[in-house]
Amino acid sequence: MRDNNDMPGHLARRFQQIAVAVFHAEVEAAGYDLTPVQYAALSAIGMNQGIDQITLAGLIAYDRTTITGVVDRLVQKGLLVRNPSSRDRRARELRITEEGMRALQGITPAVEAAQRVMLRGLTKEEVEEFMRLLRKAIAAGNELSRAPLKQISAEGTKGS
Amino acid sequence: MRDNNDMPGHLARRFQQIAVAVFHAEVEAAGYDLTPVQYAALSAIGMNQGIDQITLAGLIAYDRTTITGVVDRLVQKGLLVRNPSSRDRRARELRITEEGMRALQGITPAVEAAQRVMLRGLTKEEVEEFMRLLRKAIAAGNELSRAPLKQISAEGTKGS
DNA sequence: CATTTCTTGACAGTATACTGATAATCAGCA
DNA sequence: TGCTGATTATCAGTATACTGTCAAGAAATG
Repeated sequence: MRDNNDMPGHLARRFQQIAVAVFHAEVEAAGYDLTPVQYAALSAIGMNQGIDQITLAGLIAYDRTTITGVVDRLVQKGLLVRNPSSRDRRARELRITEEGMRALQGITPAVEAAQRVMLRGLTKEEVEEFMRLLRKAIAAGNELSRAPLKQISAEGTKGS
Repeated sequence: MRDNNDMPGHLARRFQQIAVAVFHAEVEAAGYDLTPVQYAALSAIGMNQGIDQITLAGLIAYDRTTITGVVDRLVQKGLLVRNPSSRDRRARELRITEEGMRALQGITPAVEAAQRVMLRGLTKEEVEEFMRLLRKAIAAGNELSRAPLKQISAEGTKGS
Protein backbone atom coordinates (compact mmCIF):
# COMPACT_ATOMS: atom_id res chain seq x y z
CA MET A 1 0.00 0.00 0.00
CA ARG A 2 1.10 3.48 -0.87
CA ASP A 3 2.18 5.63 2.05
CA ASN A 4 0.41 8.90 2.64
CA ASN A 5 3.72 10.67 2.24
CA ASP A 6 3.89 9.58 -1.38
CA MET A 7 0.63 11.38 -2.14
CA PRO A 8 1.05 14.79 -3.74
CA GLY A 9 -2.26 15.89 -2.22
CA HIS A 10 -1.07 15.02 1.25
CA LEU A 11 2.26 16.76 0.73
CA ALA A 12 0.41 19.81 -0.57
CA ARG A 13 -1.65 19.96 2.58
CA ARG A 14 1.44 19.72 4.74
CA PHE A 15 3.32 22.38 2.88
CA GLN A 16 0.34 24.68 3.08
CA GLN A 17 0.14 24.15 6.82
CA ILE A 18 3.77 25.13 7.17
CA ALA A 19 3.30 28.13 4.88
CA VAL A 20 0.39 29.44 6.93
CA ALA A 21 2.20 28.90 10.23
CA VAL A 22 5.29 30.72 8.95
CA PHE A 23 3.21 33.58 7.62
CA HIS A 24 1.44 33.99 10.94
CA ALA A 25 4.69 33.92 12.88
CA GLU A 26 6.45 36.49 10.73
CA VAL A 27 3.50 38.84 10.51
CA GLU A 28 2.81 38.67 14.21
CA ALA A 29 6.47 39.34 14.98
CA ALA A 30 6.18 42.47 12.85
CA GLY A 31 3.23 43.62 14.94
CA TYR A 32 0.44 42.93 12.47
CA ASP A 33 -2.64 40.76 12.66
CA LEU A 34 -3.49 39.63 9.14
CA THR A 35 -3.98 36.13 7.78
CA PRO A 36 -2.47 35.04 4.46
CA VAL A 37 -5.90 35.13 2.91
CA GLN A 38 -6.63 38.61 4.22
CA TYR A 39 -3.26 39.84 3.00
CA ALA A 40 -3.83 38.52 -0.51
CA ALA A 41 -7.26 40.14 -0.66
CA LEU A 42 -6.00 43.47 0.66
CA SER A 43 -3.11 43.45 -1.76
CA ALA A 44 -5.34 42.66 -4.74
CA ILE A 45 -7.77 45.42 -3.83
CA GLY A 46 -4.92 47.88 -3.41
CA MET A 47 -3.87 47.20 -6.98
CA ASN A 48 -7.45 47.26 -8.30
CA GLN A 49 -9.38 49.90 -6.40
CA GLY A 50 -13.14 49.75 -6.77
CA ILE A 51 -13.49 46.13 -7.90
CA ASP A 52 -16.47 44.10 -6.78
CA GLN A 53 -16.29 40.93 -4.75
CA ILE A 54 -16.74 38.48 -7.61
CA THR A 55 -13.88 40.07 -9.53
CA LEU A 56 -11.75 39.96 -6.42
CA ALA A 57 -12.59 36.28 -5.99
CA GLY A 58 -11.43 35.59 -9.54
CA LEU A 59 -8.21 37.57 -9.07
CA ILE A 60 -7.01 35.54 -6.12
CA ALA A 61 -8.91 32.31 -6.75
CA TYR A 62 -11.18 32.42 -3.72
CA ASP A 63 -14.61 30.96 -3.52
CA ARG A 64 -17.26 33.68 -3.69
CA THR A 65 -18.77 32.55 -0.41
CA THR A 66 -15.40 32.84 1.29
CA ILE A 67 -14.90 36.41 0.13
CA THR A 68 -17.85 37.66 2.16
CA GLY A 69 -16.27 36.76 5.48
CA VAL A 70 -12.77 37.87 4.49
CA VAL A 71 -14.02 41.28 3.38
CA ASP A 72 -16.17 41.55 6.51
CA ARG A 73 -13.12 41.15 8.71
CA LEU A 74 -11.01 43.57 6.71
CA VAL A 75 -13.77 46.17 6.86
CA GLN A 76 -14.11 45.60 10.58
CA LYS A 77 -10.39 46.26 10.97
CA GLY A 78 -10.78 49.52 9.06
CA LEU A 79 -8.51 48.45 6.20
CA LEU A 80 -11.25 48.38 3.57
CA VAL A 81 -14.51 50.10 2.74
CA ARG A 82 -17.40 48.32 1.02
CA ASN A 83 -19.84 50.61 -0.79
CA PRO A 84 -22.75 49.88 -3.10
CA SER A 85 -21.78 50.30 -6.72
CA SER A 86 -23.50 53.08 -8.66
CA ARG A 87 -23.37 51.15 -11.94
CA ASP A 88 -24.77 47.92 -10.53
CA ARG A 89 -26.82 47.96 -7.40
CA ARG A 90 -26.13 44.28 -6.76
CA ALA A 91 -22.41 44.84 -6.54
CA ARG A 92 -20.26 46.31 -3.77
CA GLU A 93 -17.21 48.37 -4.60
CA LEU A 94 -14.16 47.53 -2.53
CA ARG A 95 -11.62 50.21 -1.75
CA ILE A 96 -8.56 50.11 0.44
CA THR A 97 -8.38 52.83 3.09
CA GLU A 98 -5.40 54.98 4.05
CA GLU A 99 -4.92 52.75 7.05
CA GLY A 100 -5.14 49.70 4.82
CA MET A 101 -2.48 51.14 2.54
CA ARG A 102 -0.19 51.77 5.47
CA ALA A 103 -0.74 48.25 6.78
CA LEU A 104 -0.02 46.80 3.37
CA GLN A 105 3.25 48.67 3.10
CA GLY A 106 4.26 47.99 6.68
CA ILE A 107 3.58 44.28 6.44
CA THR A 108 5.44 43.68 3.19
CA PRO A 109 8.87 42.91 4.69
CA ALA A 110 7.32 40.30 6.97
CA VAL A 111 5.49 38.71 4.05
CA GLU A 112 8.69 38.60 2.00
CA ALA A 113 10.51 37.06 4.94
CA ALA A 114 7.81 34.44 5.31
CA GLN A 115 8.19 33.35 1.69
CA ARG A 116 11.92 32.83 2.30
CA VAL A 117 11.44 30.95 5.54
CA MET A 118 8.89 28.52 4.18
CA LEU A 119 11.34 27.57 1.42
CA ARG A 120 14.48 27.64 3.51
CA GLY A 121 15.12 23.97 2.74
CA LEU A 122 15.55 24.63 -0.98
CA THR A 123 18.41 26.15 -2.91
CA LYS A 124 17.84 29.21 -5.06
CA GLU A 125 17.59 27.05 -8.16
CA GLU A 126 15.24 24.62 -6.49
CA VAL A 127 12.97 27.46 -5.42
CA GLU A 128 12.71 28.60 -9.02
CA GLU A 129 11.94 25.11 -10.24
CA PHE A 130 9.45 24.52 -7.43
CA MET A 131 7.54 27.68 -8.29
CA ARG A 132 7.59 26.82 -11.98
CA LEU A 133 6.14 23.37 -11.34
CA LEU A 134 3.54 24.74 -8.95
CA ARG A 135 2.40 27.28 -11.54
CA LYS A 136 2.29 24.67 -14.27
CA ALA A 137 0.30 22.19 -12.20
CA ILE A 138 -2.09 24.92 -11.09
CA ALA A 139 -2.61 26.18 -14.63
CA ALA A 140 -3.59 22.69 -15.76
CA GLY A 141 -5.94 22.20 -12.83
CA ASN A 142 -7.33 25.70 -12.53
CA GLU A 143 -10.80 24.85 -13.82
CA LEU A 144 -11.14 21.80 -11.59
CA SER A 145 -11.68 23.95 -8.51
CA ARG A 146 -14.82 25.85 -7.68
CA ALA A 147 -12.64 28.94 -7.30
CA PRO A 148 -10.58 29.23 -10.48
CA LEU A 149 -8.30 32.15 -11.19
CA LYS A 150 -9.80 34.73 -13.54
CA GLN A 151 -7.60 37.55 -14.73
CA ILE A 152 -9.35 40.79 -15.52
CA SER A 153 -9.16 41.72 -19.18
CA ALA A 154 -8.10 45.37 -19.45
CA GLU A 155 -10.51 47.66 -17.69
CA GLY A 156 -9.73 47.40 -13.97
CA THR A 157 -9.45 50.81 -12.31
CA LYS A 158 -5.77 50.79 -11.55
CA GLY A 159 -5.02 52.13 -8.09
CA SER A 160 -2.16 54.26 -6.72
CA MET B 1 5.00 45.33 -5.89
CA ARG B 2 5.17 41.57 -6.00
CA ASP B 3 2.16 39.84 -7.47
CA ASN B 4 0.33 37.33 -5.38
CA ASN B 5 1.05 34.72 -8.00
CA ASP B 6 4.76 35.00 -7.29
CA MET B 7 4.23 34.01 -3.67
CA PRO B 8 4.92 30.35 -2.92
CA GLY B 9 2.43 30.47 -0.05
CA HIS B 10 -0.30 31.68 -2.35
CA LEU B 11 0.53 29.06 -4.98
CA ALA B 12 0.51 26.40 -2.27
CA ARG B 13 -2.97 27.39 -1.24
CA ARG B 14 -4.20 27.26 -4.81
CA PHE B 15 -2.68 23.89 -5.51
CA GLN B 16 -4.18 22.53 -2.32
CA GLN B 17 -7.59 23.81 -3.33
CA ILE B 18 -7.31 22.00 -6.65
CA ALA B 19 -6.05 18.85 -4.95
CA VAL B 20 -9.01 18.77 -2.57
CA ALA B 21 -11.52 19.45 -5.34
CA VAL B 22 -10.06 16.67 -7.50
CA PHE B 23 -10.05 14.24 -4.60
CA HIS B 24 -13.69 14.97 -3.84
CA ALA B 25 -14.71 14.58 -7.47
CA GLU B 26 -12.92 11.26 -7.99
CA VAL B 27 -14.04 9.76 -4.70
CA GLU B 28 -17.63 10.82 -5.19
CA ALA B 29 -17.65 9.40 -8.70
CA ALA B 30 -16.53 6.10 -7.19
CA GLY B 31 -19.49 6.18 -4.83
CA TYR B 32 -17.70 7.06 -1.61
CA ASP B 33 -18.04 9.96 0.78
CA LEU B 34 -14.65 10.54 2.40
CA THR B 35 -12.59 13.71 2.57
CA PRO B 36 -8.84 13.70 1.91
CA VAL B 37 -8.25 14.22 5.61
CA GLN B 38 -10.54 11.36 6.57
CA TYR B 39 -8.91 9.08 4.02
CA ALA B 40 -5.42 9.79 5.34
CA ALA B 41 -6.53 9.11 8.90
CA LEU B 42 -8.34 5.91 7.98
CA SER B 43 -5.36 4.70 5.99
CA ALA B 44 -2.91 5.45 8.80
CA ILE B 45 -5.07 3.63 11.34
CA GLY B 46 -5.42 0.66 9.02
CA MET B 47 -1.65 0.33 8.96
CA ASN B 48 -1.30 0.93 12.69
CA GLN B 49 -4.20 -0.69 14.47
CA GLY B 50 -4.71 0.37 18.06
CA ILE B 51 -2.80 3.65 18.02
CA ASP B 52 -4.02 6.56 20.09
CA GLN B 53 -5.07 9.92 18.69
CA ILE B 54 -1.86 11.78 19.46
CA THR B 55 0.20 9.17 17.68
CA LEU B 56 -2.17 9.34 14.75
CA ALA B 57 -1.83 13.11 14.68
CA GLY B 58 1.95 12.78 14.50
CA LEU B 59 1.78 10.17 11.75
CA ILE B 60 -0.17 12.33 9.36
CA ALA B 61 0.79 15.77 10.69
CA TYR B 62 -2.62 16.85 11.94
CA ASP B 63 -3.27 19.16 14.80
CA ARG B 64 -4.41 17.26 17.87
CA THR B 65 -7.57 19.31 18.12
CA THR B 66 -8.45 18.49 14.52
CA ILE B 67 -8.15 14.75 15.10
CA THR B 68 -11.07 14.74 17.51
CA GLY B 69 -13.56 15.82 14.89
CA VAL B 70 -12.10 13.68 12.11
CA VAL B 71 -12.24 10.55 14.26
CA ASP B 72 -15.74 11.47 15.41
CA ARG B 73 -16.97 11.50 11.84
CA LEU B 74 -15.20 8.26 10.91
CA VAL B 75 -16.68 6.54 13.96
CA GLN B 76 -20.10 7.89 13.07
CA LYS B 77 -19.74 6.39 9.60
CA GLY B 78 -18.91 3.04 11.15
CA LEU B 79 -15.41 2.91 9.67
CA LEU B 80 -13.58 3.16 13.00
CA VAL B 81 -14.04 2.20 16.62
CA ARG B 82 -12.65 4.30 19.46
CA ASN B 83 -12.14 2.43 22.73
CA PRO B 84 -10.48 3.42 26.00
CA SER B 85 -6.97 2.05 26.25
CA SER B 86 -6.30 -0.49 28.96
CA ARG B 87 -2.71 0.65 29.46
CA ASP B 88 -3.50 4.37 29.68
CA ARG B 89 -6.92 5.51 30.69
CA ARG B 90 -6.37 8.93 29.14
CA ALA B 91 -5.88 7.45 25.69
CA ARG B 92 -8.33 6.03 23.16
CA GLU B 93 -7.35 3.13 20.97
CA LEU B 94 -8.35 3.55 17.35
CA ARG B 95 -9.17 0.49 15.26
CA ILE B 96 -10.46 0.24 11.75
CA THR B 97 -13.60 -1.88 11.32
CA GLU B 98 -14.34 -4.47 8.67
CA GLU B 99 -16.44 -1.91 6.90
CA GLY B 100 -13.61 0.60 7.17
CA MET B 101 -11.22 -1.91 5.64
CA ARG B 102 -13.58 -2.53 2.74
CA ALA B 103 -14.03 1.21 2.19
CA LEU B 104 -10.27 1.73 2.24
CA GLN B 105 -9.74 -0.93 -0.38
CA GLY B 106 -12.66 0.15 -2.51
CA ILE B 107 -11.63 3.78 -2.53
CA THR B 108 -7.99 3.23 -3.42
CA PRO B 109 -8.37 3.38 -7.22
CA ALA B 110 -10.19 6.70 -6.95
CA VAL B 111 -7.48 8.10 -4.70
CA GLU B 112 -4.77 6.98 -7.10
CA ALA B 113 -6.68 8.55 -9.97
CA ALA B 114 -7.01 11.80 -8.05
CA GLN B 115 -3.25 12.03 -7.57
CA ARG B 116 -2.78 11.65 -11.32
CA VAL B 117 -5.44 14.19 -12.23
CA MET B 118 -4.15 16.89 -9.90
CA LEU B 119 -0.73 16.60 -11.56
CA ARG B 120 -1.95 16.13 -15.10
CA GLY B 121 -0.14 19.29 -16.19
CA LEU B 122 3.27 17.83 -15.37
CA THR B 123 5.36 15.26 -17.19
CA LYS B 124 6.44 12.10 -15.41
CA GLU B 125 9.85 13.60 -14.69
CA GLU B 126 8.34 16.84 -13.47
CA VAL B 127 6.06 14.94 -11.11
CA GLU B 128 9.09 13.24 -9.57
CA GLU B 129 10.93 16.52 -9.19
CA PHE B 130 7.87 18.25 -7.79
CA MET B 131 7.39 15.60 -5.14
CA ARG B 132 11.07 15.68 -4.26
CA LEU B 133 11.04 19.44 -3.78
CA LEU B 134 7.81 19.29 -1.78
CA ARG B 135 9.30 16.67 0.55
CA LYS B 136 12.51 18.65 0.93
CA ALA B 137 10.73 21.90 1.72
CA ILE B 138 8.41 20.14 4.15
CA ALA B 139 11.28 18.40 5.93
CA ALA B 140 12.99 21.72 6.51
CA GLY B 141 9.83 23.37 7.75
CA ASN B 142 8.31 20.48 9.65
CA GLU B 143 8.91 21.92 13.10
CA LEU B 144 7.53 25.33 12.15
CA SER B 145 3.97 24.04 12.17
CA ARG B 146 1.95 23.22 15.24
CA ALA B 147 1.30 19.82 13.70
CA PRO B 148 4.70 18.39 12.76
CA LEU B 149 5.14 14.88 11.39
CA LYS B 150 6.32 12.37 13.99
CA GLN B 151 7.20 8.89 12.83
CA ILE B 152 6.67 6.13 15.37
CA SER B 153 9.91 4.50 16.46
CA ALA B 154 9.50 0.73 16.18
CA GLU B 155 6.66 -0.55 18.30
CA GLY B 156 3.46 0.26 16.45
CA THR B 157 1.03 -2.66 16.44
CA LYS B 158 1.15 -3.49 12.77
CA GLY B 159 -2.28 -4.19 11.34
CA SER B 160 -3.53 -6.72 8.77
C1' DC C 1 -43.16 46.17 -21.51
C1' DA C 2 -43.15 41.20 -19.60
C1' DT C 3 -40.60 37.10 -19.01
C1' DT C 4 -36.79 34.28 -18.65
C1' DT C 5 -32.04 33.86 -17.50
C1' DC C 6 -27.89 35.18 -15.45
C1' DT C 7 -25.21 37.49 -11.94
C1' DT C 8 -23.94 39.44 -7.30
C1' DG C 9 -23.99 38.94 -2.65
C1' DA C 10 -25.42 36.68 1.35
C1' DC C 11 -26.81 32.80 4.36
C1' DA C 12 -27.09 27.98 6.58
C1' DG C 13 -24.59 23.91 7.14
C1' DT C 14 -20.36 21.01 7.11
C1' DA C 15 -15.30 20.13 7.49
C1' DT C 16 -10.71 21.32 8.22
C1' DA C 17 -7.07 23.96 11.08
C1' DC C 18 -5.56 26.70 14.57
C1' DT C 19 -5.17 29.32 19.65
C1' DG C 20 -5.80 28.71 24.17
C1' DA C 21 -7.98 26.51 28.11
C1' DT C 22 -9.34 22.52 30.96
C1' DA C 23 -10.21 17.82 33.13
C1' DA C 24 -8.34 13.38 33.79
C1' DT C 25 -4.53 10.73 34.16
C1' DC C 26 0.20 9.22 34.23
C1' DA C 27 5.17 9.50 35.55
C1' DG C 28 9.02 11.18 38.12
C1' DC C 29 10.66 12.44 42.38
C1' DA C 30 11.10 14.20 47.28
C1' DT D 1 3.01 8.19 49.61
C1' DG D 2 2.01 12.84 48.06
C1' DC D 3 3.26 16.56 44.95
C1' DT D 4 4.62 18.40 40.55
C1' DG D 5 4.91 18.43 35.84
C1' DA D 6 3.86 16.28 31.48
C1' DT D 7 0.49 14.02 28.50
C1' DT D 8 -4.20 12.69 26.30
C1' DA D 9 -8.43 14.17 24.88
C1' DT D 10 -11.81 17.61 24.62
C1' DC D 11 -13.96 22.13 24.22
C1' DA D 12 -14.83 27.18 23.02
C1' DG D 13 -13.76 30.46 19.74
C1' DT D 14 -11.97 32.12 15.21
C1' DA D 15 -10.86 31.74 10.16
C1' DT D 16 -10.76 29.53 5.88
C1' DA D 17 -13.22 26.65 2.13
C1' DC D 18 -16.83 24.38 0.26
C1' DT D 19 -22.13 22.72 -0.90
C1' DG D 20 -26.45 24.40 -1.80
C1' DT D 21 -29.94 27.90 -1.59
C1' DC D 22 -31.97 32.40 -1.98
C1' DA D 23 -33.24 37.41 -2.88
C1' DA D 24 -32.28 41.37 -5.47
C1' DG D 25 -31.08 43.21 -9.50
C1' DA D 26 -29.31 43.29 -14.32
C1' DA D 27 -29.47 41.53 -19.18
C1' DA D 28 -31.44 39.37 -22.95
C1' DT D 29 -35.46 38.24 -25.38
C1' DG D 30 -40.14 38.06 -27.13
